[in-house]
Amino acid sequence: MSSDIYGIVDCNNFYVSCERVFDPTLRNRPTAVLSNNDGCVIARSNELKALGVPMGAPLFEWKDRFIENNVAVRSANFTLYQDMSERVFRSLHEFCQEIEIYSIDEAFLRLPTTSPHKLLSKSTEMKQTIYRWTGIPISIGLANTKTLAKLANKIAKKFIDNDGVYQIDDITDYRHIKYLEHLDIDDIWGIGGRIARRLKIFDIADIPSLLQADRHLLRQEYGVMLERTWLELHSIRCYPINPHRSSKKGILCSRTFKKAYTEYNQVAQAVARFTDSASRSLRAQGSVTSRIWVFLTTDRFTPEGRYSNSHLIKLQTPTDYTPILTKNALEGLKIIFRPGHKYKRAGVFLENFYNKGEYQQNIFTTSNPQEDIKQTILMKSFDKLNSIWGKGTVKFANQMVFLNPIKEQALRSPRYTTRWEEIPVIGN
DNA sequence: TCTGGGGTCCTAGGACCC
DNA sequence: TCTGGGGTCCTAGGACCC
Repeated sequence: MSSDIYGIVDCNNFYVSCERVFDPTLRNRPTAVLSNNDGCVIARSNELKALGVPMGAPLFEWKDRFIENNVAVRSANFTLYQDMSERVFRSLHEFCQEIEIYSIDEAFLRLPTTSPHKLLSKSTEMKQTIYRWTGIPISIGLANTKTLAKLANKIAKKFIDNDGVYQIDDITDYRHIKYLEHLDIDDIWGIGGRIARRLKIFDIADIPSLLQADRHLLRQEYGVMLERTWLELHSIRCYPINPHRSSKKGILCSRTFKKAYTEYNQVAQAVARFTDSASRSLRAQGSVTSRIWVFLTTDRFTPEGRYSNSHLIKLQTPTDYTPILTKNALEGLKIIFRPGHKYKRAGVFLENFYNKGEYQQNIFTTSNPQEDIKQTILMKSFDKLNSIWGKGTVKFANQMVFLNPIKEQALRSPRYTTRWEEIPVIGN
């Protein structure tokens, strides 16, 4: 028996909950948060889920039902969500030092083992405090492994009699059965639709039969990942908690365009903007990159005239300098851009990172240290101005004239917490 | 008319080396 | 009919996650 226990904290319907903090009229009302261009639903309140609206539902297909049911609709406001996320995690640190941030709305915790009763009351206290401090409701799952904790969290969220906190000590314990019966095999973390379908071939169609399945068969037929899932379900740890958030290994920036672009210049401006945004994230984590992918594609829902392509540019000397990255990205775009197509989406993906200043100098390139320093200083001031005065205060010329805005966000809520001019006003 | 945007890890196969 | 064998690195693609 180990001397610690794993927990996962999951913010309930996170984006919707963020909207509700600043707009109480949304409470108890079915609410949807939309993707870029207000295209489809990316977050749903419980009331909206009860109406049968699936994740990713296109708005145009559901418009009538939304009106019938008085559904509130908001454009995504990622600046607000990111800030709220940081508030939740900062608050969690008051309870637990070892936190692994897993996504914008989830974190794993390592907690000392105490009596089961104490652990549950402590967790309930944590849940209530987070709500009081941030306005965000959370659910907590507790277990010996990450996979079991995720499953416990699902039970905490789905079955209200648990009040948002649930612990699985031993999954074969009879007390859990009434919940496991109502969960599907792909409710397990690590098992998606494809594996779930393939498992049925072996008559493994529910969680109890997966638990009884032969571990070696799973390994042989489905690979090491499913074997690990099986082990984790049997309380054997395969995935430790890692509080030191490692930096990203790849950075992607891409958008679907509201209207299709046909001209090279239109797509080029978008690609320049994506490169700018991706290189900003790159600098924020202190990395330089040596591989730039550019890709573009026509409408994936239109069968005729379909075209998509990508191109990889390898840099001899890794860099985080936006002008160099942009220049290369645009050269790549030139190679794959074909006139006569209607482009609906493009993007830039950076990978193969090194820590800035640590990468091996390529002996064949004539690197100029003074030039490097100049570029670094320029990028620093550039990032600083944009973070103080708002994104887009300083731009590069190639993304200056933007004919059609990439984003259409008619229904975005104010950035209450990060922009002074959008702070909420109470009374007068 | 209208359909998201990010990430992770594993594996199989090819190129290349000795 | 026969066509070494083992190792490493790289890449593309698949599966999963939120």
